[in-house]
Parts: sequence; structure tokens; C-alpha cells
Amino acid sequence: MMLYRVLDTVMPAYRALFAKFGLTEQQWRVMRTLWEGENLSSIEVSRRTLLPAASLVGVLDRLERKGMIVRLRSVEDRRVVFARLTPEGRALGETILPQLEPIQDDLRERVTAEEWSALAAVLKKLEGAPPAARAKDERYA
Amino acid sequence: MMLYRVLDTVMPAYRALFAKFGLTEQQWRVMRTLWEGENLSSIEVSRRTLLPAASLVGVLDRLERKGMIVRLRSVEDRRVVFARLTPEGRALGETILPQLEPIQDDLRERVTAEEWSALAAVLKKLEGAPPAARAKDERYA
DNA sequence: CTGTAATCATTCACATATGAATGATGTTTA
DNA sequence: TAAACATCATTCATATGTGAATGATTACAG
Repeated sequence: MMLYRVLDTVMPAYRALFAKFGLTEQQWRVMRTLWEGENLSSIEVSRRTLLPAASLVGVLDRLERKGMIVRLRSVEDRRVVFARLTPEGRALGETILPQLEPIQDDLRERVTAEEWSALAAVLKKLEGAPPAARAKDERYA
Repeated sequence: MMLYRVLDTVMPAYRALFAKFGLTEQQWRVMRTLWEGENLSSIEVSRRTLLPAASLVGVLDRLERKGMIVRLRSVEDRRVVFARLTPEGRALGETILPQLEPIQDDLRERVTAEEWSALAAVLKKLEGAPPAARAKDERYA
């Protein structure tokens, strides 16, 4: 509940910014990874954004309709689909990213660096060993 | 992102339990408040569960269809609707609540009490001053 | 080489979230 | 008291989340 409460109070600020440019939170997350990675496979985007594959399909559909990205099927492995930014998509990033600073600053203003790392540490412990059962995809936490 | 990651690893365990009894996470949250409060107004349930009113309507619809609750319109203020547990709804609580312990224990096992309060403190600071409610006139002027 | 298992993207059915708009009902104000 | 407001529940349209199932493609064991 605490986590939800925090998200409920922190996210609206971001959402307001994205909304100005016609993006939803999830669409934003995808664009964000692309502004960094440019050309990524769906599954890689899914991993970085934490968006389930099933949801990602729709998000990519809508981003494609908006002309922000294009989908390209891989040649080596035809199961894989890549998402690539269009010039418009890249331009959007250069418009939005700077406007993100004020919000970030506002957050940093309220929590000291030590508190941040303490928070990060505890959260990391929490995600460390899923209660249910894992054993398969360990990779890197 | 950290917050989402934690939710992604912690919630599935709970969801698995609810699912056994045909409940979703949101339906669970509502039932939980009713197991404590018995007869609450919609708006009060909304406040305690953090579920937006618009979503709550549907959740209550489904819980009502399942025979877990009933809706009663208030007599003093006919705008208000109360949600009340049915005997089945109450019984479900007595079946599920005990089974919740193992999951809770597992979490407590991984994080010490001090870490918990530290976590709570930081999170509380974060929700302290909603960045969004800062003013209608732009802030980066 | 062939059958089988593993992957990846997608689709389905169902449950929610979000923001805006409504209708019914209280409250307040001029 | 009539008009302007404020509340609460609900509905709408659109976007996601969830778990299960599919189809198309590899990767692999035998």
C-alpha cells in the first residue's frame, strides 16, 4: 500500500508532462528506452520497461500509429521484431527530456542522497528473492 | 522503476493466493477493508484501497455478482452507497486471512524492523508534497 | 534428418486505470 | 427560495495489466 501511495503521488506529475505530448506513462517508458538504445528488440524493450510482452504489443501499435516508431523484423532470427525511432520520435525526445529536470529536482529536493541509497538498498533486498519461486531466469538481479 | 520492480516481484505471490479463491488484487483490497470495516461507504472504500472511484464501480459490480457483497443506498444522504459483506463474503475472509501469514513472514524475514521503518519514513517523505499540486501556473517559467 | 521442446510476438477474454462527462442529490449563497 | 456549487456514484472511450492459448520459428535431442 505504501508503494502504491507513493506512486499515486509521484506519477501524476510525470503523467501531466507526457500527456502534453500525447503520451501515456507506458508509451513514455518505451520511448525512453529507445531514446537511449535506438534500435531494440521487443523483448529487450520489455525487459527494460518491465512491461509485459502482451501489453507491449499494443503500446508499440499505438506508437507506430503516431509515427513515433517503426517495426522491423530481424533477418537472422525472424521471430524477433525490432522497434526503431522515426525522426519524429527522436525529435520528441529532444523536446521532452529537458522539461523532465524540474520534476526530478523536486524529488531530489525532498530526499537526501543517503535516504535514496537506503531506500534503494531495502527495495533491492525485497526483490532479491521472490517469495513464490524462481530458479530459472537468474541472470542479473 | 525500482518501485515497479518491487511490486512485480512481491505481488505475484499474493495474486496466486487470491486467484485460488477467484479474487483479483483489487477485489482483494476491497474485501480486506470490508473484513475490517464491515459496512463502508463507497467513497470510504475508495480511500482505504486507493482505488479510483471509477474503477471501484466495476469491482463492486463483480463482487456483487459473486455474492460476496451487497450494495445499500444510504437513507440520510441518498447519494451515498454502502457496501456490505454477505455471509459468504465474511466466510471467505476466515478462510483466506490465515493463509496470508506465510507470505507476510517471508517478507519480514528478508527485511529487518529498522529497515522497514527507514523505508516507511522515506516513502512518507516522498508522498508528503505532491509535485503536481504545486500550482496551476507553470513552474519552469 | 525428424520429432519435440523452447522462443518470440501476437491474440483473446476479462479486469482495471485514467480523465472527462453525467445525473441525482445535498449545500451554500445572493 | 432560486440559482450556483459541491458531492457521490456511474458511465464512456481509450489504454493497460494478466494469464492462457496460438502461430511462426528456431534450437536440440535422438
